[in-house]
Amino acid sequence: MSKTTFTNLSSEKQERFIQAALTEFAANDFQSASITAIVKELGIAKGSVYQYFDDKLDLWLYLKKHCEQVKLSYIKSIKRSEYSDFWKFYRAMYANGINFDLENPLCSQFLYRVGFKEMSPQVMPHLNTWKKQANAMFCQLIEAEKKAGTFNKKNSTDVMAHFMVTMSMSIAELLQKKYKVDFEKNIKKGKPLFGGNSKELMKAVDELIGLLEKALK
Amino acid sequence: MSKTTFTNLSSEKQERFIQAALTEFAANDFQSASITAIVKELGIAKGSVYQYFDDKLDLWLYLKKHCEQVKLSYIKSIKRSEYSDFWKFYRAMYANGINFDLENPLCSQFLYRVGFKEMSPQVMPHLNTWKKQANAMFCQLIEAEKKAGTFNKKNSTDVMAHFMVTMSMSIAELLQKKYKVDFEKNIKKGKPLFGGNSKELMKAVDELIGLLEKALK
Amino acid sequence: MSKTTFTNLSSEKQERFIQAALTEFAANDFQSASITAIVKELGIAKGSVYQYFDDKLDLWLYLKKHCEQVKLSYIKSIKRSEYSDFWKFYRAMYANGINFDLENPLCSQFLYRVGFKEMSPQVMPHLNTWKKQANAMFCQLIEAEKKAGTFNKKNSTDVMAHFMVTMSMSIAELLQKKYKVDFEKNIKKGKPLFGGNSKELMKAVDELIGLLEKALK
Amino acid sequence: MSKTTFTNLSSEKQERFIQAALTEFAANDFQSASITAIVKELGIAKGSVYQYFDDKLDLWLYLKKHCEQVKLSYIKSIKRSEYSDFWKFYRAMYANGINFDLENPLCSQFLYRVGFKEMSPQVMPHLNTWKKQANAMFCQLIEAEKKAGTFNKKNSTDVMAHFMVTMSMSIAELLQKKYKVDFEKNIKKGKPLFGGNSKELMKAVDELIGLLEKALK
DNA sequence: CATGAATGAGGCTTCATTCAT
DNA sequence: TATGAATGAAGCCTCATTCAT
Repeated sequence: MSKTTFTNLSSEKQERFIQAALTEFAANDFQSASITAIVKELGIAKGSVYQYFDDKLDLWLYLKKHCEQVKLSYIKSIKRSEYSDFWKFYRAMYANGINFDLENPLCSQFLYRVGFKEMSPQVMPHLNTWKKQANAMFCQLIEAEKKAGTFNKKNSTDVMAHFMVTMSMSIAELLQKKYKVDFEKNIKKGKPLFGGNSKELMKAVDELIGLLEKALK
Repeated sequence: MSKTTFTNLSSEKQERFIQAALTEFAANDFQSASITAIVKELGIAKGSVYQYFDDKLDLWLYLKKHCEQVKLSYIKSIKRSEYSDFWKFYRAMYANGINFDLENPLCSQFLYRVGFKEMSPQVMPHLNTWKKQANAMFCQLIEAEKKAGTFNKKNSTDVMAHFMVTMSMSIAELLQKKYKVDFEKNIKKGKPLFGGNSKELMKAVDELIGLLEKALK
Repeated sequence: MSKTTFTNLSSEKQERFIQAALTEFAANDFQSASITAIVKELGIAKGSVYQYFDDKLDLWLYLKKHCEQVKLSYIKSIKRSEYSDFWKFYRAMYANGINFDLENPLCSQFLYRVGFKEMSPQVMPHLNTWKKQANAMFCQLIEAEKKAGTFNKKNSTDVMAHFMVTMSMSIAELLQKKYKVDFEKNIKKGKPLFGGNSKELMKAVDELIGLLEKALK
Repeated sequence: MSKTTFTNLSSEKQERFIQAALTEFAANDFQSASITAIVKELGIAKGSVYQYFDDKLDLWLYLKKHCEQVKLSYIKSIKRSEYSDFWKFYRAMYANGINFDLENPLCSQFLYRVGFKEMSPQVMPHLNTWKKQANAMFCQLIEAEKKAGTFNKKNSTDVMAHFMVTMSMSIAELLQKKYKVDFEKNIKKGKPLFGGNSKELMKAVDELIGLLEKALK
């Protein structure tokens, strides 16, 4: 998970490297993403990559952890306890999530791919444990809301969790469809994923969450 | 979309070939799927593949069409007009769909990947038109149900369509999660994807559709 | 040099086959010319080619002999003895040669390639003997004209022979350059190589032969 | 046109590589020349070629430019202004050209093929512009000599240019014929193309130029 | 005489990874 | 710490040729 040689690098170098690597891994499968392309873009030596990371997988794991931390920094401030209504809390989470998307297009697209599209055999084991953890978190949340009466107790927790996870992860797809956003283009240009019309966007998300609410409570 | 040289083959040979190719394309991206692996598995010459198909993409398109036809053969008998209630119709569709999954694990897994996971640039154009068509079909359906009063008229059709498409395609994921089925293993062993406990499975699906129903009507 | 199976074919079939094969061999090197392309164009089975000819080289040799015979049929009527002046005779030869070019574009282009461009190792041995023979013929001719006083006796015969062979074979290139004719296009469309403006064309050839005359006599 | 990775190589390595590549490209068409053969001869990894050059065409273009520069180094010292008579100048050019042939058999043979034999579609665009330039240069030269009274004003410049280009490029063929030199064998043995009897050779060339002179002035 | 599926060697090219400098 | 040349396996695809029907 990255060698000390990478963390010893100046922040600028680290940042430049991460941006280039994310650009490649956001636009391609794990298998298809090319180390060669990254170093060509950066103009550094191929060997350097192997000074910073053990191998391609190690780099991928680092990027994943990095993006998760960035996203977490947007979300951790939202606390359930500060909202009377679960769905207000949920909407607040999403509002911040969309801010994250807008301000970190590459991270966003990378996580979208990792969470939703990636199936390369090399990374599947890591994804499975990751997804299990995410699912467990949602289950915990749902159990709590069931007790609080916010969620319907008749539905099984895991089905509901699946429901929520799937919908939340698919929001990117909805927006892409609804606003005809060309992710690939925006990624290559380094633009925000959703082009910046965040108000209309929040409205669509609101509607989707409204559907979730009706389904689950 | 396959040359006559392939359709002229004996049914057994065709079937054997399709199984091997599906095994590879169900377990890997378009990019990562390997023609070499297929011919090695089959014990035939590499050149033969190119007697049957123009190239890798042509083979992929053939497999896609083939699987769609197989799936269609399970579903086309279910007609909306024969059901008073939309949701009964929808459940019937899913029951048949799950039969398809159980009896054609490779087709099922391949279509799952194609519809939900694939992002390889070579196949994206084909997927985009395909997905647009699918979406249009759902929208038509929803509009009709809105008129019939089955669906809530306040929600926008496209958000609802997105909701339904996403959920329907993700059912495979639910089942995988719920029954801790290891798709990859089952595929390699040629076993049914869901291990065969179709009753429990239908129950989970029922519940999921129940949630959908509550959300949309 | 072709099996009886080919000569037993109906004239139409033979002709069709020859045209298709010439089209391919006129547009490509021996190595690059593709049997596959020929049978695809003709819509016949690949195996048939190997019923008619031993292999690719055998086919090539047949085409070469065929085209030579066609060209010969245009030229053999011109006899030195019927012309008082060698250069009138030479011009008459060329006039007929150009008729051959105009009426048999594929043969013409094929022979041009064979005589002037081809260097594939597989056919070089055959070309070398062929070229030696052609050279010998020219030498004989020149010796005769030297005796008759038409050619300068001070120049060595072989240098003069080389001079004539080279210039005669390069006429196609001159015309191509002068008239900006796109051979490749015309070949693919089956049009005459020089587009049909034979008068202007003869004028350029006249001038070239004029230069030859000044050089050699 | 070659990557820095090639120019960074030690001179010995570069030279060894160029020799091997020229040997292959001098003996074969662009299409038929085999990268595999080159690396097998050199005993290096196939991948190395693609570290040095973008692709086969890039390598070919590099070889072409390289050989042109080598040839130019033999010829650029000969200046028209230093000769009273055009034909003396022309002979001096050829004398140096033949030195180039003798001392750089591979370059010579490669350029001969490139300028006179090559018709592979991949390289034709590059050849066409190249040949147009060469022709333009000759035309310029001829116009100047026409004004100076050295060349016959009655003949059209382009026919004369064609005449000269053809003869100059075909000299290799004359020598091959006259001295029964087996180019292929000499190339493989790394011997000079014309076996070394340069005096006799210059005499033949002199004679050929004599013919040119008579024709054009 | 015709067919066309099967072959397998060979083509070019890409890529992650290593290692000596 | 950085470099980048070297590697070689693997990728897709083409092709002349064979052979059983």
